[in-house]
Amino acid sequence: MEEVLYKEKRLGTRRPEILRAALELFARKGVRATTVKDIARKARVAEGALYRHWKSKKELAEELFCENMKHFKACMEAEIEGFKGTKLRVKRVVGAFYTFAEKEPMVYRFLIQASLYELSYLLPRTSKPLDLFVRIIQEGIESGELKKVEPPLAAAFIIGAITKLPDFREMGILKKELKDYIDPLIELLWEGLKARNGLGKTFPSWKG
Amino acid sequence: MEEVLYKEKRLGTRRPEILRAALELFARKGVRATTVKDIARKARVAEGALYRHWKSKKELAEELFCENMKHFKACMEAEIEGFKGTKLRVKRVVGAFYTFAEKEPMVYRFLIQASLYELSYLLPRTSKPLDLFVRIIQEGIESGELKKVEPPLAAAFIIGAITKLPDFREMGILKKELKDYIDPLIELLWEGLKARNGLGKTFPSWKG
Amino acid sequence: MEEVLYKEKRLGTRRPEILRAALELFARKGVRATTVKDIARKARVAEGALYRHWKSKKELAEELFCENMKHFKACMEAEIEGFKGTKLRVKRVVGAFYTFAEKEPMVYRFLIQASLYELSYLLPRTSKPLDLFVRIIQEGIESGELKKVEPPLAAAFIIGAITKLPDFREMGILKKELKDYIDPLIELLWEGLKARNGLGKTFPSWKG
Amino acid sequence: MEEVLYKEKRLGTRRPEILRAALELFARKGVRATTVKDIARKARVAEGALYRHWKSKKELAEELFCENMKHFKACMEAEIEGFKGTKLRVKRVVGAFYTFAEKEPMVYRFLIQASLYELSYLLPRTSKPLDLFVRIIQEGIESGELKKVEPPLAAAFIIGAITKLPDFREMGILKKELKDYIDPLIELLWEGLKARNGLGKTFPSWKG
DNA sequence: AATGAATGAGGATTCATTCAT
DNA sequence: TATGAATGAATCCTCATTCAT
Repeated sequence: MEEVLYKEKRLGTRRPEILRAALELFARKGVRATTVKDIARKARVAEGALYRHWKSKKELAEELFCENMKHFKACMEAEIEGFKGTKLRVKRVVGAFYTFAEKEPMVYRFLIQASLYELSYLLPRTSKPLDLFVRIIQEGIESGELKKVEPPLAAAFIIGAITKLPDFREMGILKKELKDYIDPLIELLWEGLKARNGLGKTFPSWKG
Repeated sequence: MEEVLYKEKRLGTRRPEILRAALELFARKGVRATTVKDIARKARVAEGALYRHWKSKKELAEELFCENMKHFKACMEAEIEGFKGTKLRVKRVVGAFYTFAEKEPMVYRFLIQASLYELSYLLPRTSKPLDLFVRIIQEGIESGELKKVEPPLAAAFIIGAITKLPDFREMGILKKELKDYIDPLIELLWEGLKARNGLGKTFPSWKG
Repeated sequence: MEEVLYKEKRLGTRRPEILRAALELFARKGVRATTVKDIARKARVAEGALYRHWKSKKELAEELFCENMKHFKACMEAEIEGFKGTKLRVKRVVGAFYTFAEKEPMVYRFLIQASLYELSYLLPRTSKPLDLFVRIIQEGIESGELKKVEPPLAAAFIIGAITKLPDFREMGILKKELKDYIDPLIELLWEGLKARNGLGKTFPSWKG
Repeated sequence: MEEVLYKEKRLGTRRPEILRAALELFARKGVRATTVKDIARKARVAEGALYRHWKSKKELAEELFCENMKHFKACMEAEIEGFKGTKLRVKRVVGAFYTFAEKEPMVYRFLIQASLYELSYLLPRTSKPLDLFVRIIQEGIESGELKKVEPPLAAAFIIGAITKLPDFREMGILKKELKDYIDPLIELLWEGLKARNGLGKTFPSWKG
């Protein structure tokens, strides 16, 4: 008895189970369509348990969103840490993006879906992959490796294309693994974005 | 116009008001988050009126989706009717796409959002703009105007970029009107997609 | 046009169709479970039509109940008109009862069901077969043909047995036609009820 | 008793209150005519409480029906346990039947009414008094104590008569307590059913 | 912390009845 | 009379949240 209490104290709580369960359900059905009962059942916990850790279902969703988004961005940041050259960096972020999407499909689904709809109001104050893309693009334009376009337009161009692939895979329009589309996709993007004027563009790797 | 109103009155139906109200609410909040009471209030109708015309809120949403998607595609199809040359055709569909998005922002929002989430299960059996894009791309590849990529990948590339723009505008990342981004965007897309090998690409307009 | 109006005037109304449709639905599902829309659909009439002829669904049901009950009783009365001898009379009423139940199964069902539940409050002021049974029994006791039991008890005994048969047929417990059970049933009833004391019973027909 | 209450409190359940309230309302007005709000009000519980214990009002009604029917049959079975002789057994079951009807008038009403209408679809798969009657009759016929009639016909005869009494009492046609009618009713039934040929029938009590 | 019964506001849907045509 | 769209109260059911244990 003592031991059990001690163990519970040590191992702490059902927080992780609840987080995991909620994430998956939110990813599959959306926050609104997921009931607290659903979460509790999946986490093998009583309904009330959720309220020990979060004030409401909404807060749980918001925590999941912000933390996972931060983590997603961090994964991508880690991949370009120390790498120079815009093309290479784009390649690496995109690779990291799809690695994440494939390793954590539920997290990925949840983040994308929630960004667009149910939790979109959180985006402005959330650290997110988009910020990273915009930075890389801006630096690429400044360095002359990229064509002179409005950075947000270029970001929309890149991110739109990148995020559409998993959608099409889920719809069954694309059959192969996401990884297999990276190279051709990068080519499409790069041909669109690369600078074509005189010098700057010729040796991008010198710059970085 | 007069006549239409008259007819509607004569046929004695609040159907159009309900459709209009529901569409706007669905676009703003999603189907699930919109209550029948919301719709009734906005349409200035009793709640029960909805059930004379549709069996449920869901059926109303489904009709709105399918009919508007059909209309959306038709608008785009009309714009390329008789036009040859892949670049021109892409330009015109994209133009039609944004014209639609700007003239019917509620319809556009609803279609995009519902496609991705609440009504995505309808997509396979729905006639949609995506079908048109895939066709144009396929023909462009066959005619040698476009690089040899998997058509669905190219479609994801184009559609991803195109649909991201309105998202970014809504987020406030892009400030100008959608129209103003068409030309630079087309350039990005075209540079990515155009064929670069010997001849075929040089005179694409000859082909069409 | 003139003719149509004239015809409608002449043929009058949709009253009979509505009555027929309502009766069948009430018999099958009960009054409460039958909607005005159900009735209108079955009668091939608009919902509002019902309110031309009755103030409410309830009034329609009440009219159906009282009129049919009266008719039911009249059918049975006609069968014993002029016949003497309690046993014979019982035989004939029971025969008439089952003839009615088989020729007008919907009317029968409706009357039985409504008597017991939804319209039971009408029974006291309604002319009904029960009244007839009680009369026959009373006369049979007075004439000495029947055992001296409380007439209502004897009536419950007879009516209970009689009405149970169609129930059991519907449940599939009894397989043959109702008609085929009349004679054995009458024997059971008669053996139970007939007077056993010396004289009275011997010449019942003298009395009547 | 104390313990039971304690347990109920501890297990923290309003299940019994809801069952009790629902039963009474169903008995009085029928399942359909009883609203969930009615039940909740009578049970002094919020409407939602019902749904913790049953999936729907229908399921609650079905449980009440099956459980009470089982109990009803068990009460009657207990009364003939170990008793021999068909007449005695019939007497005892009928006695038990009316004892039940008088001690648990609500349960009785509900069972009869629901059997005939709203829940009649459950009867085939429900253990019910009818099964017991059929068994006793069959054994009575086999032993030669009863006339050779189709057992279901005899069952209809007995059950019809028995169940009609409470109806007539409620209608005010019979004034005394049900108990007081048992003996005369048994006589009516027995005279109808008893074997009249040769020996076997003469001393039924020798058999048991 | 955990449990799970209870709460009750709110949501979707039904349906008798009304009423303009 | 007939029509059928509209009404809106009433109904069943859901679900986030609370709370006694």
